[in-house]
Amino acid sequence: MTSNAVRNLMPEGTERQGRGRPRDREKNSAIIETASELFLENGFAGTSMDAVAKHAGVSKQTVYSHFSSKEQLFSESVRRRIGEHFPDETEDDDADHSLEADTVEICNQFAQLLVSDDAMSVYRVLVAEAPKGSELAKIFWEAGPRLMVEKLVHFLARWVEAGELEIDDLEAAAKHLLALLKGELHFQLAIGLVDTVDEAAVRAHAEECAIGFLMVYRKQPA
Amino acid sequence: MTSNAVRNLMPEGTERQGRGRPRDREKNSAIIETASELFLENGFAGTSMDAVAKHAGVSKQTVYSHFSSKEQLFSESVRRRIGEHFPDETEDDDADHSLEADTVEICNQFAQLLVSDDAMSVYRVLVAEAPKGSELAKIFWEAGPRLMVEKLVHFLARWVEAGELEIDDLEAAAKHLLALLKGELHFQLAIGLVDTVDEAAVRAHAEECAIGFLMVYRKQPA
DNA sequence: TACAATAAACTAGACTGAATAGTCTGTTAA
DNA sequence: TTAACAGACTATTCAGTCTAGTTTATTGTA
Repeated sequence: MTSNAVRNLMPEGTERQGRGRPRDREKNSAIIETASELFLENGFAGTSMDAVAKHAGVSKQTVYSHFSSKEQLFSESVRRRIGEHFPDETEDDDADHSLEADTVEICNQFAQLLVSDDAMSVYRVLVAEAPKGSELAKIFWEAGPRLMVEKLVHFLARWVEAGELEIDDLEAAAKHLLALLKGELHFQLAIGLVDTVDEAAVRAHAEECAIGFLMVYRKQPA
Repeated sequence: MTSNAVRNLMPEGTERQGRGRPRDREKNSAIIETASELFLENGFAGTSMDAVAKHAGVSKQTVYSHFSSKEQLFSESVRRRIGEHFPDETEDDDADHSLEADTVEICNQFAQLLVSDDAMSVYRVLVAEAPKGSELAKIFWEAGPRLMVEKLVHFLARWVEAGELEIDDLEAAAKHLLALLKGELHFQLAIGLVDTVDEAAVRAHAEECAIGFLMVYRKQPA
């Protein structure tokens, strides 16, 4: 928290080239990338600034010249990880086959994402840091669960319009489906009761959820 | 990890009274109780042995004479908390009214338990310590979720026998219901996005889940 | 029953050693 | 000539140990 607190954060394009030697972008990347790996693997307390510097192949002072504190580095790192990894894993949903096939497909995509190593790592770190009440929780929520709900709502709306589904509260239905998809596996992974995800098993679970979901919301032919 | 590692753990009845002054049971309780509070509030890393000793009104050496290491104290503390708090919050389920009323009731009880301060604290601590891979995760699982599933299965089985529900896989149904009950609130609490639970809101959510569940599994009069 | 002798738990606090967040000092690149 | 850089340095926190003196029990003996 010294005088250099002001000029941190390297926000991509907005680089006002000052007088002296410019900051090394590659080192900045190396630091933030290393940091995010270490933070997600070992948590905030379990990651030392020395370790970050060492693994990034950079001196500690350099780390502090790019990021004013451990907190800030943590925040930036996790924020970037969140932004990078969640956005559009589900791009290929333009080819619509049948309601069933599509539902199973989107369920599987979401289920795999929910229990992916990255998502679980971020989740674990955020849970551990929850007492601190950082703003990361909100960022994660918006970029993760919130976004998934929206996509799901969008998906469901299409089939409602097509007259194949009958749903009055789209958002509630989407949230229920997501809750089902998490199932017990997410919980078990979170507390470390299991640490491997069997992709096929997740797929099977997703299918089960999809079928169940459709049984409830599929429009009955009168 | 010195010579005193052998004779730790005060396992209730099995107290072989040695020669000298016996360990003070009250101090043992004070330590473990204080420790569990601090650990659940501030996490493992956030709790120092000095703090435990101070808050328990006991010298540090005494702490180490009762528990050989911080890890052991942590383990014992959380283990006790788990054992104390989950067992039979749901005792009054002998008065059976109607399927609907009973289902709503048990859903509400479980939903309130799932998001209770205690359950969330234990969950958060376990998630934070998940990388260490302690055996606590298993204990928690058995005493918490596992037990809830069993109780729910038992509950459902009664109504299946009574011919009011139609379920082929009781356990799967129970797990689905639990997943629904957690909903998004559990997640939000875990990452600290929200920190207060509105009991009435939880109840409303539980009712919604119960109704939805019954819509799926209630036996249709042919 | 009374009374040492003894052994171990207790207190208070100093201490060790390790880890670690953050800073200072001088050097070098742009 | 400015600011990034490397690495030594500082200060703090903390798990666990040690010491020295005190208290409370058991046990052997009178």
